[in-house]
Amino acid sequence: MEASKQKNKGLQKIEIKRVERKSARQVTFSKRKKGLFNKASELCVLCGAEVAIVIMSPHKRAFTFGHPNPDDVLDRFLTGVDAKSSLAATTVEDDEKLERLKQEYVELLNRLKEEEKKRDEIAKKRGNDGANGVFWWDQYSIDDMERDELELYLKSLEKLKTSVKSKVDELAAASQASNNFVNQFNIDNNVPIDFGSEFDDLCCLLEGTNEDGILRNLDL
Amino acid sequence: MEASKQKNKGLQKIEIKRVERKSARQVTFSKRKKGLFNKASELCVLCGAEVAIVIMSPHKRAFTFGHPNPDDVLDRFLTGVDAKSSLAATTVEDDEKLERLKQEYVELLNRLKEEEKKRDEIAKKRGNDGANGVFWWDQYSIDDMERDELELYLKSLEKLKTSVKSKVDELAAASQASNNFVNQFNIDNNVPIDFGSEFDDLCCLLEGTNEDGILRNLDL
DNA sequence: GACTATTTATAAGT
DNA sequence: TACTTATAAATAGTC
Repeated sequence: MEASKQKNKGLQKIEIKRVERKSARQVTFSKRKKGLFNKASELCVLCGAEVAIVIMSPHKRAFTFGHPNPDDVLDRFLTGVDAKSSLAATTVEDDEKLERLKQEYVELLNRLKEEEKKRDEIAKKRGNDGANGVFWWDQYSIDDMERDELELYLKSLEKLKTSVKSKVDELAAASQASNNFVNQFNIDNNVPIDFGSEFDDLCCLLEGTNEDGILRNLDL
Repeated sequence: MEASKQKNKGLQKIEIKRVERKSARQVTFSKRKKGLFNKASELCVLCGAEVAIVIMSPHKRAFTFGHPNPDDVLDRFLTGVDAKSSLAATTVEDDEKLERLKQEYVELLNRLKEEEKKRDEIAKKRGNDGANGVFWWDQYSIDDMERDELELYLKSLEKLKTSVKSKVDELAAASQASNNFVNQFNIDNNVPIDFGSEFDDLCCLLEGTNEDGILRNLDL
């Protein structure tokens, strides 16, 4: 109980030179490899970057990390298929338009939010989660906690889809009214996105969905 | 000269999600790229490993690190090991990746719960509106406080979107390389829901909606 | 680019 | 190999 509470020495400063003890070197390798991959992962998420890492261990074992995956990033790097083309800068008018759109978007999102809530309440009143009663999580042995988590997760996906759909609708309407609208959303975008077909894809994807079941099989 | 020497807030804890402010994102990218390369360098020296890193910035600018140099390591990896065997090489990493994923998933769920709670609180504050299809934003202009709330909500939604997108990306990558992510949560493979295509849908849906796409005007 | 207050990563020990 | 602990190192927010 005395002052000798300290159980170990804690992190010691080390020189950055080869670790001589083989076992210690192996441990260091594992720990730092993990740390490196983790940092790379964070970089990807935080900044929207793509990263590929190849590590050859001292014993010539290969370890790779890649986001979205190692091969794509490396391929693209090696073949140099990525030329950057910058588009024209936004005008002040564009900014104002964007501002308005943002405002509208906020309102739209909230409306959707409320509608979802209302729907949830109705669903809850039904005492069951679907008109036909049984959904996949009822048919299989998933314990309650996992089920809760999944349900929440799926709800979030559904919500996301709803939001995006409304946004797409909004954009479609807006682009109809103004031809150069699309450019506002392609700033810094090197990918030659065909926004029109993007809409088509989305429409197709969202086909047959409505406020009663954005995703039929996700109906909650 | 007194105790109020503190000049700033110091390091703040951040969530690992896309940094929304462009300038901040650029700064983070630079700092963390430097940090990553430094860590890689240390790993090489400490353990006698060889490392190659390719980073594609969000604007498709390529940065590389390599010890002894990028090309040698990559060549050796791509030729000596055969590009296709990268899958075999990533076995261990897939596990770690899944581990990280699982962790992120838990965090995501927590955020979702918070977000829902926040939503409920806001709704409660607003009273019972929506019951008749008339919502407060239909009746009133948005005052500052409401705007704050909306912004908060918007932010959380954006956060959610980013989380889900990265989640989906990683799920796709992970499930491609190794076993089904769903198994990590003890869910039967035979569920009558096409979970995979659901993810595909989301990927498609989210394509171009992140840094440069549809929801760009959400940038707060 | 520099500065700090903190968070994160991790060297040793177990 | 995994966990613990104390501490070195990285870095978010600011200027």
